[in-house]
Amino acid sequence: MVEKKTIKLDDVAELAGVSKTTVSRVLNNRGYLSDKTIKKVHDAMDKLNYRPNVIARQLFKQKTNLVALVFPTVDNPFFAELEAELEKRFDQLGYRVLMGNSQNNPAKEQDYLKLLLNHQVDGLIVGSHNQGISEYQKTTRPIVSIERFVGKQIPVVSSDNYQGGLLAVQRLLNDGCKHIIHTNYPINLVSPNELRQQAYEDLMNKHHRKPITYSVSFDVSDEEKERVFRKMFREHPEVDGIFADNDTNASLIIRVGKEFNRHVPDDLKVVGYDGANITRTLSPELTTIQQPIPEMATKAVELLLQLIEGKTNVKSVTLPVKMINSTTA
Amino acid sequence: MVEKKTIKLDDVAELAGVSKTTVSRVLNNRGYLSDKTIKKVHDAMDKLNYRPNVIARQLFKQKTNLVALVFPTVDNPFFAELEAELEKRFDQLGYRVLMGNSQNNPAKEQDYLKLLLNHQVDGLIVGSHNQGISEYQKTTRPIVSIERFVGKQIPVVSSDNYQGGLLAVQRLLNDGCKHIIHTNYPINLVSPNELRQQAYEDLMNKHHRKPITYSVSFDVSDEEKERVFRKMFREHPEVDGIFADNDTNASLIIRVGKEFNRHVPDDLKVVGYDGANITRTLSPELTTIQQPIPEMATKAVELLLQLIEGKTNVKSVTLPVKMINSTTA
DNA sequence: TTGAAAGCGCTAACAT
DNA sequence: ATGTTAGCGCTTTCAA
Repeated sequence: MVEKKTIKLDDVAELAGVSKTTVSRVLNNRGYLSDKTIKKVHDAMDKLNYRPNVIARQLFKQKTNLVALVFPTVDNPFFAELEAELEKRFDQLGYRVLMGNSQNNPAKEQDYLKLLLNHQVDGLIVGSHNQGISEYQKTTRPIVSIERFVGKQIPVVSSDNYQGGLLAVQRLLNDGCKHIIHTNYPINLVSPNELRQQAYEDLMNKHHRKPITYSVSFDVSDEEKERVFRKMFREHPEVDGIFADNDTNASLIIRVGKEFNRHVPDDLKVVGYDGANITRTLSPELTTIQQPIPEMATKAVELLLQLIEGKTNVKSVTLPVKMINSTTA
Repeated sequence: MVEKKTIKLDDVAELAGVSKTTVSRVLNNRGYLSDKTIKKVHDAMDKLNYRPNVIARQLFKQKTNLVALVFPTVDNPFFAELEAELEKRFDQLGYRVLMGNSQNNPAKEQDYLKLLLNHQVDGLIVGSHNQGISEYQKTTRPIVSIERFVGKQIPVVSSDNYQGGLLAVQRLLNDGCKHIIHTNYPINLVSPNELRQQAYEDLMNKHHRKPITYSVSFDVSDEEKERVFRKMFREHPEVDGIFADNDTNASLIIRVGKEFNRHVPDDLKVVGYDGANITRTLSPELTTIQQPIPEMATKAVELLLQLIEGKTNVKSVTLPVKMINSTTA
């Protein structure tokens, strides 16, 4: 194979008989250029099959037009849709997107934070479930978080979790459920998602019922989760309504319920949470609270861009949720 | 707020009372250094909170340690799992991963190819469904494709589609199905996936049955797809077995079947394809052919790294599939 | 064991 | 309308 030397501005300049600067100007459409020069330069570029070295440009500009998405894993309906929506919007704005699956591993999350601090990326969207990463508190670089409290100065985009909780529980109450159980992840995760539980408890208390919540970690296997749900059915055979904190769990609960001869919705009603694309395609029967994923993506991108552009005083936002009526409740 | 000047090698060198070279050596653990010097330099780095500029290093090395994943969308169980597995492996090897959702848009795919040619990424994993992008034929830069023929010199990692097709159809035949229909996407997509259809046709012909295939584009809405399936049930009310080309379609077919009062598996059997994580969690009842997604990821990463390291003669591989027995067939 | 100097490929003052 | 030059921050020969 022929050893190919990389073609640079200089080579184009030489062939076109102009200076590097002129070539750079043609490349960036900047400054005054005569048509003749422009043509000469373009011809030379074509002839040499010139390709600008973006890294060099990045070094000069101190900007990479790269952002990283730090979520537990993209292999989950909610995050998959969210990341796809984020990528779509960033792409339109000329940003490339790094996939940062943190696996809920603080070390990996810190790696991505380092990328930001090292100026390898211009910004970060984080939605991981780790906590206590102190660097978040210190940095003033652009970070937007989704459904998670990260640090005082970091804006959060979330959906209206309290309202979502109310909608879900009210639906079960309206369905006539007497014994409603909630599943959530361990509450120490410092997420606005706790508000769902708050709403559940408030509404239960208001109706003089005892709130019962089962904790299920996000990052364990389906089998592990099913084990918790079996325990739940054994400990509370009277349960007739479940408000699950996400659709995957709702789906697992329905399956485990079958083992206990519970038929949904006749003798068990289930309301899920998230309402992502994939879930609705694969489990259309699920009644659920839908988070406005596309709008959340739009907002997060908007806020991050403001931060990247140096704007201060960027505020958190909360977006409304929607009830999706189907047949499990 | 205080205007912070970025700390560079020079600053560290000055504070430590050594040269840039020495600091660089400490940073990279290269060459002979006295312990005293090393300590001095580290102290200075700590004091200044020095962070190396990776872009500058990339410019020098002409290597970004970045790869891009070009697939139609990550918002799909198969691609989500595949991309997550790829990211996990690349991360362990020190590569970062760009998410390239091509939306089956050739222009977007070309953009990512450009990233590669511009040396902004070191390699590409492609699994999009576009075709006729001539640049693929010309480049000698590192590209590995998954389940898709891209160009003569580009290695393909695929699962054994022919075997998968045989397994699926044989299962339906064993179940006693007399009128089996196959769904696939338009055949011009130059994918090894055509082999599934080939297997279907071969087996049908062998059993003296007429093969019937319905084409469903990958990148249309669920509603659009359901429309095709309704047409299928109307045109072929005798159908009693379906070999769907992916699990999402299988799921949609089962739903549409209900509209036609078809009860699965009693009077309609369905075998899907892919067997991704999410699908199995959300639609565990689906009998399907499972692609070895983690192994495909492992192999693709391995091949791409060989290419990045300059190895030639990197060969395509085919990996075995597996039948997942459940209740829809 | 350490340093000086050149250069990775590009951009932007500043000059003409 | 175009060119000269300095420099973005780092690594690496080469020399000492």
